[in-house]
Amino acid sequence: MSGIYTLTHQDLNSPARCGIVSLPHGDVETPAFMPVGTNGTVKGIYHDKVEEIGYRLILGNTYHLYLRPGCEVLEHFGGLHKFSNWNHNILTDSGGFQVFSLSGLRKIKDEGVHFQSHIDGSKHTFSPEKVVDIQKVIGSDIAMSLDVCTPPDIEYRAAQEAWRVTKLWAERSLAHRKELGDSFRGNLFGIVQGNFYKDLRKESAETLSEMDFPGIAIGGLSVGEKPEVFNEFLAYTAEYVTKEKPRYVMGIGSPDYILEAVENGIDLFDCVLATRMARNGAVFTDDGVLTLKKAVYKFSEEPLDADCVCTACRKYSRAYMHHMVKCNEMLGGMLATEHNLTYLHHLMERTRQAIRENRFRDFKKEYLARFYGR
RNA sequence: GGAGAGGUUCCCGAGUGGCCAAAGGGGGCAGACUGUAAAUCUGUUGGCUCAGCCUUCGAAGGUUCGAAUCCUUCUCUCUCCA
Repeated sequence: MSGIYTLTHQDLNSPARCGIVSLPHGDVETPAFMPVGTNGTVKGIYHDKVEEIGYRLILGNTYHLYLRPGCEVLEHFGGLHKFSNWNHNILTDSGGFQVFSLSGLRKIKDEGVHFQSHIDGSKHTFSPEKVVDIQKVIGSDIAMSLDVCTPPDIEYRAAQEAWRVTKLWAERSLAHRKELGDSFRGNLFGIVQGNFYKDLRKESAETLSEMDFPGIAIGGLSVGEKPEVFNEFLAYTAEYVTKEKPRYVMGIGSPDYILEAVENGIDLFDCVLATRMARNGAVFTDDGVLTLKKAVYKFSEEPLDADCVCTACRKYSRAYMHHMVKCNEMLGGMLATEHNLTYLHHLMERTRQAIRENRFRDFKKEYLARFYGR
């Protein structure tokens, strides 16, 4: 059985690569950034616009969608694609990260995780099987297996235990996915853990690579560790993840982290950073991040980014964007969101071009030098 | 014309003798944000030669060891009555 990943070009000077991931709702060119739409909507932007920018794969979240609107509603409407009128691919996170970040009241056991809703405090249980079932109801094109995400600076034994449970759950997720057969078209990805311990990372990456997942995610990074640690563990882990399948680093979205991942042969990444920063009035440009609240933009007639084709850059000045952000006008956040998503999509296009021309490392170096004003 | 209420730091507003350079909002300035409990959160916001000093609570005077807080006069604003 052939996989869902097709390599189209391998950079001659680095592990960076271009490819195509074939999914139920169409092909996705990689390396690709995926916008996050936790509740079935990318915050602050129309689906039409996300599509128009060029995105063909966005995220949703099992935890959030399970709590609201709930499986009954999703089932009634025939899944999230139809419910939200998004006709391209959807990847859903398993809820493992929410269990980690909303850790208030939760208990992890081998059979699953018991947790309380952050909305109404109601008690729920996620088992690896149940999470796959929910993602089937959602209609995910890529479903993630339930995992145990851990923060930096935990002790070895705790990291080892988290990986043990993650592995157990990965096996059970996969077994359950097989039981569902063709009744579910989604591709189930496994998630590498192992915290910041190299032997655990290596074991986790190798173990998952050997399993029958169509794609592998690297989880547990960008959880508060220093950038040097991120870089080190990303490179180390990536080395042991199979190159036959799409490789996905979860939760990264700043240009430097994205390019670092690409350099290590990563194909997919998602992040809330671009959309959240936009709502908080900050935008990406090749010259670094612009914090639009700053008084220096009060009279600026320039667009956010002269080379950008987004609505804000075509039609408005930095001063007008500054004004809207200062007044907390919704349109400011929406336009900034469109800009940041346009910017990252374009960055990925440039990245793929550089790879095809075997000059990714030079591209990365020049890009970062300008971005950080060095 | 009569009666009453009130004027506080950029704004609103708390504060009725020392713990007050003065709560809390807002606004301003700055920072953070990385598998979204986020259109959120944090810091800062009189001046200086900065563990101290100076100026500030409508104005001027007074009481007191000490006043945004008490007294007197003035001034301005608002409400009600005629």
